[in-house]
Amino acid sequence: VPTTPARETRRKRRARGSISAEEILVGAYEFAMEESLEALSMPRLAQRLDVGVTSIYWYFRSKEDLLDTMTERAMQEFDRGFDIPDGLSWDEYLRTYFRQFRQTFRANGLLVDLIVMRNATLTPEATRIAATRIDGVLNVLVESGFSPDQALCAYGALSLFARGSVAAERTWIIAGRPPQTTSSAFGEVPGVTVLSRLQHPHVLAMTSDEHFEFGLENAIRGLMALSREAPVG
Amino acid sequence: VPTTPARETRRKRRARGSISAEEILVGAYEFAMEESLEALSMPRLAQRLDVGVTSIYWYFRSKEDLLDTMTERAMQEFDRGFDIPDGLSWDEYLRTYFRQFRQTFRANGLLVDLIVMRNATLTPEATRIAATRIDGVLNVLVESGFSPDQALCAYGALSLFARGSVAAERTWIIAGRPPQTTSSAFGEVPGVTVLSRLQHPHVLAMTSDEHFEFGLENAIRGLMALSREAPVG
DNA sequence: ACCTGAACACCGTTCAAGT
DNA sequence: ACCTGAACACCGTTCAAGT
Repeated sequence: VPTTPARETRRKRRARGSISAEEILVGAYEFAMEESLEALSMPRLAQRLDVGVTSIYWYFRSKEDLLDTMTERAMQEFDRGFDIPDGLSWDEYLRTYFRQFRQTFRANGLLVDLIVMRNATLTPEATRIAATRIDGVLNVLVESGFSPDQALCAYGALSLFARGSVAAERTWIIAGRPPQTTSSAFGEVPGVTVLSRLQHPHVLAMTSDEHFEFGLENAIRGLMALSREAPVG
Repeated sequence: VPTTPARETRRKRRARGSISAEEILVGAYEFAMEESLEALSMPRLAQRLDVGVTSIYWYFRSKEDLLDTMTERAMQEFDRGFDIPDGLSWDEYLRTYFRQFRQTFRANGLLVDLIVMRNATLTPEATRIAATRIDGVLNVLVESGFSPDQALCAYGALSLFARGSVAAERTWIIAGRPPQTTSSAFGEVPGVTVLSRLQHPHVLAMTSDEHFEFGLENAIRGLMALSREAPVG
């Protein structure tokens, strides 16, 4: 039996209580921020934390469980991305809210990966945070004369649009390819009549500021027309 | 050396030319249709095709390459989901188009997985199909007086909304959990004022027919108002 | 030219210990 | 009660053959 360590020195066994769920969670979150969510694996996380791989399973039943908890943290961070002044009209409120919605996601891809792209089970706490935030938006709309059901439908339409925009953009970023434009992609397609007559090239994913602002403004214009049809209290 | 096969009989070696890229592609597509895209792995596919795993790599450089080709096939199938009558006004055209857009995806989850959810590199052929279809929609809008750039922005807004709706719904289906409603999820959240006053429970993901129709109709209403602002040629 | 198994470097997770 | 390595059943992919 050789006394000299044959390979690299083995990590010392850690003391009881020297790891915590919080420490693992923070480590996982930081890892995903620095590298990517895709790169996050249980062995790599254990290595970073200087812990045996299996120790993580004492605190989290599965990787999915860990990701769900990370999503809760992401939801808290996302929520902090909003700062909306008082006294805005409902349409200005919606503009501000959904611009911040998009900007917060764009500034932190991990939030998109966890909140938008993943099949997440929201924890009760994550649900509470989202519900409270959404309810705030609905309140503004209801005070302006929309019914609660109309307000939720309006929120849903804008939210799905904004999430779709953010997810599509993220998809291109993850793929790591240069963003294709209408001119580069459609320039060669025969039979195309309109796509070749654009004033300027458009990002193919239709996730540019111009496209986002158009979709946002258009939805708000639709809501204005709706509130005129069924006049406000 | 034992002559009796120790374990199960080994598959006979296949003849040269007895596999083709097309056969692999069809096998992979059928596998994903029957099981799921998630369940599709190279070993499982090889087993189904009765081929050595590595043989697949003669025809496809990587799994990603195979998936890209599957996406092209999915795009063809998606394209066949459209059947739009002549002579519709632009707003009726958009309603019909995006309802069929959503319905085709809803009827075949694999199309969502490949076209919407995946970070796909569209093959030139897939790009051609999509460009031709989109150009058809843009033509209708341009003939009704929208500028090419407006038309593309309008298409983008509706497309991102519809894709967002379809993706969100798919997420719940894949997760295999019962669709949560506003009443089940938000009933217990303190401080919520509007969400508790809805006329009826809403699907939490906001992907119901009611929500989709609201978003679609609202966007079209917005476009109508826009065409009134900058009057049609 | 085409098909193949063995092998490699990874996963997530379980289990039977160690302390 | 908490931490651990060995082991298992999977991946996608490469390589050096076979025919």
